[in-house]
Formats: sequence, structure tokens, C-alpha cells
Amino acid sequence: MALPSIQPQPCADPNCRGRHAPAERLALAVSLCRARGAKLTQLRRRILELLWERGRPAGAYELIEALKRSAARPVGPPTVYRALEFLMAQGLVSKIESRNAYVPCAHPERQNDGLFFICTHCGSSVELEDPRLEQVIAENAALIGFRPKRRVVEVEGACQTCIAGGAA
Amino acid sequence: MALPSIQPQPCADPNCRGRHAPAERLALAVSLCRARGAKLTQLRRRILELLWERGRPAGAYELIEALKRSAARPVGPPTVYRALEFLMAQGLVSKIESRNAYVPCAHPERQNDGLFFICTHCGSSVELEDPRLEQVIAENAALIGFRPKRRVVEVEGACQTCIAGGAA
DNA sequence: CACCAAACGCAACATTATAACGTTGCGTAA
DNA sequence: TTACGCAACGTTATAATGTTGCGTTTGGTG
Repeated sequence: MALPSIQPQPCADPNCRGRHAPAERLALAVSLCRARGAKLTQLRRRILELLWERGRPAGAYELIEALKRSAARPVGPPTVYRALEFLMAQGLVSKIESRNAYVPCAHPERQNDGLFFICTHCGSSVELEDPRLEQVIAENAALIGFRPKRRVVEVEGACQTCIAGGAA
Repeated sequence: MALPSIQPQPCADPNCRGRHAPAERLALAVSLCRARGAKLTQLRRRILELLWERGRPAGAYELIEALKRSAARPVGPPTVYRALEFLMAQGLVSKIESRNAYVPCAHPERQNDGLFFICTHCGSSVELEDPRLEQVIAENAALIGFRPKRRVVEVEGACQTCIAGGAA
């Protein structure tokens, strides 16, 4: 039941563009949580799975809808929000603040927050990483004596596919 | 009536930290809108003024409350949201996505979006600018053939004052 | 088993944002 | 003057997102 045959692979390519197999990423999440003693329950795992399957930011209420169809019982908003809170605390999910939506994190095995590109036409999102971003933010924070805790970097625009397809 | 004695000063200091006199920034907004043929109506100006006075991100419903006290008649949510939309289109206001709140832009005379530092203790925010940020984002966007339109960069943490005061 | 803490279920509520439609005021032109 | 067009604003209702409070279940532990 616990995806026994799949070995999680730490992704070494910072420009992999988030193209991971959901099952493989899920196995990594299981592995990480076990190592940390964090309880990735059935519900939490199912929500993470839904996010990976979806391939684009999903709102909390979209998840509730999806669960209503796939789960035995419908789940309420508090339940989903609590699961998302857990997943975010574990670095398995990020919130896209500009859309009130949630995406699975490409690289939960690393600590750093991502840099998100969200297409306003098709709604897809891609997570990249760039250490220079941390650097620039840290330098600016130092200018004003600010101690950063969390950062949000989101870029809205048109993705390659939509540009090529003439939609943008 | 139109703040006749104050001359708006384009701020040349990118590290001014947003410390501007509200009246002076308001005069600049009036001047910019006139030059663009954009109508900075009484209501829109009043909302911008409230944001400058407040000195920290304000939610739409806070503004509604403030207007209820200061204006002849109460205004409804759509009215405030439309005014904010106008002010954002003119680059006079930015939305802090991670807080669902709105702040006046320090430098509407320049085009670029800011880099916001928001203190989770006192709620204050500071807007900085750094061209390297545009550079890093542009390079990453190029990697995936993405065409950026708008960006959100927000850093949550503890400000100098709260650190010094022991609150953080 | 008894106990406890964490996770979950549920109802109600709070907050943020928008839809849909009506009104006002102002400029223009017959 | 009247009619028209248009942008801003008003009003009501409602959608969308997120939270609180509290009771119940569950899974581990002595």
C-alpha cells in the first residue's frame, strides 16, 4: 500500500522545471516524513497526491470537491486547511499567494523556497530555484536590519506553451 | 484645496525606505494622474491618503471602516475595490498578496514593482527596489520561455524596531 | 485496559472579493 | 433644451476563501 517498489530520487537538477512523476514524489514525501517522525496520514497523503496529479495550483475548495468525489466521506474546509498547514510546514506544499492556491513543492528535500512562474492563460505553474534570489533578498534585508523568515516570489505572465499556441 | 504649496519631488534614493511625507506623496499622485489624464477623484485620493497616513498595509474592509468614520456616507466593498483597482493600475498602490492588504507605492514615478518586507510582529512594511531582482527573474523566466507580466516579491519576518524592542 | 495527545468531523462564523444592476453627473450634439 | 453616451459611484446580494470552537475518533503507551 505504501508504494513499496518506488525509490525516491533526490533531484539533482535545479532546472528540472518540476517535471516529476507524482508517484515518485509521493514516495519521497513518505520517506521524508518517516525520517522526521511526521505523520503523513491517509488524508494528508491523498491531498498531496491530488495536488501532484492536478499539475497546477489548486484552491482549497477545489480539493474539497475532488475529495468529495474520490473519498468515502466528504471533508469540510477545516480538515483540508489543517492538512495543507501540515504539508506546508513539512515543505511539501507551497501556497501561491497571488491566487489563493496550493502547489506541491518540487524539492521538499531541500529547504529553500521556490520561485514560481504562473501562467495567467492556462493556470499552470513552474517552480524554479536560484540562490542569487536568496542573496539579493538577504542583502536588501540587511540594509534595513530586517530578519527574513518566509518569502514569496511569484511571477505572473504567459508560459511557453500559451505563447506558442497564440493564446498570448 | 489641491495642496497647492507642495511640490512633488521625484525621490532619487532607492534606499529611502519609503519614508515620505504623505502630503508630498499625495501631491505627486495628483501630478502624475493629471499628466496621464487619469482621474484621481475625491474618493480615490481619499483612499490613497488613508493608506499613506496609516503607514502599514491596510485591508479593504479597514478602509471601509475608516471611510465610514471620515466620510459623509459609508461606502460599500465594490466601491473601495474599484478605487483600489484604479490606484493599482496607476502604480500608486500595491497589493500585499500574502496579507490581502494594500500599501501605497513609494515610487509611482518609476515603473518597477517593489520588494516588500513585512514585519509579522508590528505589521509594518517597507518597500525597496533592486534591479538585480528583475535581472534574476528575467533570466529564470528565459530558461522556461516564460514572459513575465507582473511579479510579487514579499518577505515576511521581523523588522529592526521589533528586534531591538525584544518583540522578536 | 485506561489514558493521553494528535488528527479528524462538523457547525457556525469571519473575512475577502465580485456579480448584477441601478443611479448620478458631466460632456456632447442634434 | 433634450437626448444620448460614458465613467464613476451606490446598493444588494452572494461567491470565494479561511477560522474558531468543540466534540469524537484514533493510535500509541504505560
